[in-house]
Amino acid sequence: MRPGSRFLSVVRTLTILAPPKGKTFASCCDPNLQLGVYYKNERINELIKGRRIQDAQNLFDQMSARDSITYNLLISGHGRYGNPKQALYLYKEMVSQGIKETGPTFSSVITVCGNEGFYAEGVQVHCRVISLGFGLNLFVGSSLVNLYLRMGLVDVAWKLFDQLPQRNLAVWNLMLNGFLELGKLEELFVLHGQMRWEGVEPNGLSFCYLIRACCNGRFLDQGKQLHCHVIKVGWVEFNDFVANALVDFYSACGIFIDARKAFLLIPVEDVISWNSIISVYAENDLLFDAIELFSRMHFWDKKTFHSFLFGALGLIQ
DNA sequence: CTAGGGTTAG
Repeated sequence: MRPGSRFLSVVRTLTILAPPKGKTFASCCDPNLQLGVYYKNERINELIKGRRIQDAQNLFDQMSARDSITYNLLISGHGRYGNPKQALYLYKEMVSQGIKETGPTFSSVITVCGNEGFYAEGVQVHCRVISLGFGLNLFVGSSLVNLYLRMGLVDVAWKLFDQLPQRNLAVWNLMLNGFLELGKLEELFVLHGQMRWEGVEPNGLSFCYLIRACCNGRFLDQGKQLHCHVIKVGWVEFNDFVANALVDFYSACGIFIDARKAFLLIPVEDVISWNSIISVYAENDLLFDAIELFSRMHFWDKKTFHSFLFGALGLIQ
C-alpha cells in the first residue's frame, strides 16, 4: 500500500458530504446543518414556483436554521402572491436576527414597498441599501426608481436613474411607465429622446407606453410617427398590445377611419381590441355597426364586458 | 437554489 492512499480514501468518503456546487467547505461550519438548509431552500423554491405559498411558509416555520436565501425566497413569494405585509414582516425579522441582506432581498422588499404604497418603509430600506453599498446594483436600483416614481418624486427618480452604472430595457420601461402614470408626458418624451440618443431600441412594451402617452395627450403627429416606426420595425404584427394601443390612440384622437384600419390589422383580436373598437363605433354614433360587431364577437366566442353594448342601446332609445 | 417592466373603460 502506497503511503497516502489511506488518506485518499478518506477524502473520497468525505466527498459524499461535499457541499453543493458553488459552495466550499470554508463557507459551511457545520456541513450537515448547512446541507439541510440548502435542500429545504430548494423545496421552498419549488413550492413557491407552484404557488403553494402557505406550504412554503409552513416549511419555513419548521426550520431550525435559515439563511438569507430562505428569507429571500419567502419575501419575494409573499410579495408576488399578494401578502405584502408578511413580506415586510419577514424582512424585519431577518434583519433583527442579524442575517445580512443581499441584492435580491432589497430588490424584492423595495418592489413591495413601491407597489403597495409603503413609502416611508421604502425610504428606510433605501438607507440600508446605501449603508450596505448596494446602490449600484441594477436590480436594486431599478426597484428604487420604481419606488420614487410611485411616490411622485420625479427628480429623485431621475437622479437615481442617471447614476446607475448600467441600464437595461426594464429600467427604461419602468421610467416610461412611471411618467405615463404621473401624466408627465413631456418628461416621457425627453426620456424617449435620450433612449434614441444612447441607441437603445425600445421593445413592444416601450411602444405601448409611448403610444398611450400620445393617446392621453392627443399628440396626433407624434403618434403617427410612432405608428410608422412601429410598422417598420414589425411590432404590430407580433404584438397585440401595440396594435391595441394604436386603436385606442386613433379613437381618442377622433380619427375613426384609422382606428378601424388599425383594428383590422390586429393579427388575433382579443377581448380588449373588440372592446376598443366597439366603443369607437358607439362613440361615432354607428350604433348598429357596434351591435353587429358585438354579435360577431359572440360568434367567435369572445367574452367581454357588456357595458359598451348597453351604452349603445341606451343611445338608440 | 433567490431579484425587475405589460394593454381597455367603468
